[in-house]
Amino acid sequence: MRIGEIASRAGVSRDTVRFYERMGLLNEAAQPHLSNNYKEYSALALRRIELITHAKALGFTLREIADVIGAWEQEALAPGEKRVLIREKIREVENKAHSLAVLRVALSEALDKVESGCSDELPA
Amino acid sequence: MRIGEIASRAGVSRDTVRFYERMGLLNEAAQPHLSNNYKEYSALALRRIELITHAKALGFTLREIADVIGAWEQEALAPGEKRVLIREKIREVENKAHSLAVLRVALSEALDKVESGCSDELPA
DNA sequence: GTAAAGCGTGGACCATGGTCCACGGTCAAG
DNA sequence: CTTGACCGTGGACCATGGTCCACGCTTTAC
Repeated sequence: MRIGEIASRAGVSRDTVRFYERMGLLNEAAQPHLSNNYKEYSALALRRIELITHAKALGFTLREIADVIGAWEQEALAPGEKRVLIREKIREVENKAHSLAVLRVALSEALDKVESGCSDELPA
Repeated sequence: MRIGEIASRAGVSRDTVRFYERMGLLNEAAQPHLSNNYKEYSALALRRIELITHAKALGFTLREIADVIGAWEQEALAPGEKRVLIREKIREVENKAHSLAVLRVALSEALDKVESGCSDELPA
C-alpha cells in the first residue's frame, strides 16, 4: 500500500500521513521500498492512523499519542511500566467519558428548555 | 467577581479569560463595571468557562462552542432551529462516545497483551 | 514512448489557541 | 501617601497540527 491509498483509506491527506510520519507516529509501520524509494505502508499503519484520528477527535494531542506508541515500540519499558502507562491512559479516557456525560446533560437540558418554550439560558 | 478570581476559580489564566472574551464566548456574561472600567464577571461566566474547558478537552473547537452559544444568545433563531442545532451537537457527542469506545477497546487489548506476556504490538 | 498521475523532499505558509510583555490606570494595606 | 497587587489594552510571540508549493523522479495508461 502506498501513500495515496493509505491516505484515502484513512480519510486524511497525503501530507497528513507524511506529517504523522515525521512526528514518529508510524515508525516501523512504514518502510521505504528500496527499489524505487516509494514507501510501503502496512495494514498496521492504516489502523494506526485510524487510531490517531479517533484519539485526536477526543482531544488527545499527537504528543500524547506518540508517547504511548513510542514507549511501546522501544523495548526500554518493562511490562510493569507499560501496564502503568496504559492504565493511566485508560483513566484519562474515563475522565473524558465523564466530560462527555457533563456535556450531554447540558445539551439535553438545553433541548428540554427549548421544547418547553423557555429558551433563555444555556445550562452549564 | 473580577478577572483574577474567575480565572483562578476556573483554573485558567487571566489571559485565557480575555482571549475567550475576544472570541465572543462570554459576551453578556461579563459586563464592564463603569466606575473604574474593571470588568465584572457573573457566576454564569464561570460556568461558561468550565463548560468550554470540558468541551475543549473533548476536541470541540472554540468556534464550534461559540456557534452554539452565539446562536443561543442572539434571538435570531426560532426554537425549531435551536432544536436542530442541539440535536446535531448531541449527535457529535455520540460520535465522540463511539471514538472513546474504540480507544478504550484498543487500550484494554493492549493491557491484556501486556498481562499475558505478549508485549509486541499495539492493537488498533 | 509519451503523458498523466503518483511519489519524496524541502520549505513556506496558515489557523487555532493561547502566552508574554509593556504600558498605564486602580485599589488596598500599612 | 506610597507600595504592591490587580486591572485593561495592545501587540508580539509561540506551539500544534497541519496545508501548499515547487522540484524532480517513477509508474501507469494509452
